[in-house]
Amino acid sequence: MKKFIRVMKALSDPGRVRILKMLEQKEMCVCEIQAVLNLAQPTISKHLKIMEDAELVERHKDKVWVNYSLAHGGDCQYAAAMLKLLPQWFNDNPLIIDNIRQARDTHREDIYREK
Amino acid sequence: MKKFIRVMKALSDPGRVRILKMLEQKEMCVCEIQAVLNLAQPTISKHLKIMEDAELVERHKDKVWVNYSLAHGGDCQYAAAMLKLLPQWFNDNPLIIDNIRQARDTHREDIYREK
DNA sequence: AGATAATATTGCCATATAGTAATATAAAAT
DNA sequence: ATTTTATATTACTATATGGCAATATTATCT
Repeated sequence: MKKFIRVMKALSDPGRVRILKMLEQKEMCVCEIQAVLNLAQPTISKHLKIMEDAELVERHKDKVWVNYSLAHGGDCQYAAAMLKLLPQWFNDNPLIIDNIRQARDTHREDIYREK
Repeated sequence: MKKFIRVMKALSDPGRVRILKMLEQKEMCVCEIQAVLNLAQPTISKHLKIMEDAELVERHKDKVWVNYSLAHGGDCQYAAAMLKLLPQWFNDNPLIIDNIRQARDTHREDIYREK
């Protein structure tokens, strides 16, 4: 039951759902996600930790970057079930559409140069 | 998105999940649910309101009683999807098994006489 | 009408959550 | 070695949530 509650809580925040929808398209590092969501960096890190603990998301370190992608190891049936449902949802939501577009156009190499 | 968040939040509490699992067996009134969960009556009413707002549960007044049952009107696709998944889950959870058994043995006519 | 029974609402408290700024950590580049 | 870059952690604040006691509401029964 605890695992289920953890998954439900992880999915109870719009920012986290937006992250998951972006990760459906491609894996992303923290700074890329931050660039799209427009939240402070620690906020993004915290969201990602919550989703990692819920086994919705996986961490992959690559040099300086930490790439996050959707989890697919079926370790948690609840997370797996939700990750299967999510691709059918929110695809006509303007904010999600826009976020996904921005995610496509956002590349880590460009982020800090802009400043 | 708001509706989805509402459903996820509604499912983020163990007490509410326990109620849903009992309602899989039979519809129940507030006092019956209270007798099983052992929480104060206003707490049960509040939980039920949260789930009704999430379209997980339906209210049916019957004289003095208010019976609650699982929602099935496909008004909310998120609630419908979760209600489809839940019957597969927690069926080997001792607390849930016990709650369901108690729910079967609990009848509204007996509740207030016991006092 | 008045009393009783079942549920809902209100007001309050303790804890949880989402957000931030400041700081710490880890890895790469100079 | 020092600096820079990307991320994580800490400390804090404001709001949300879950619980209860007290009260209000609604419906039934005398």
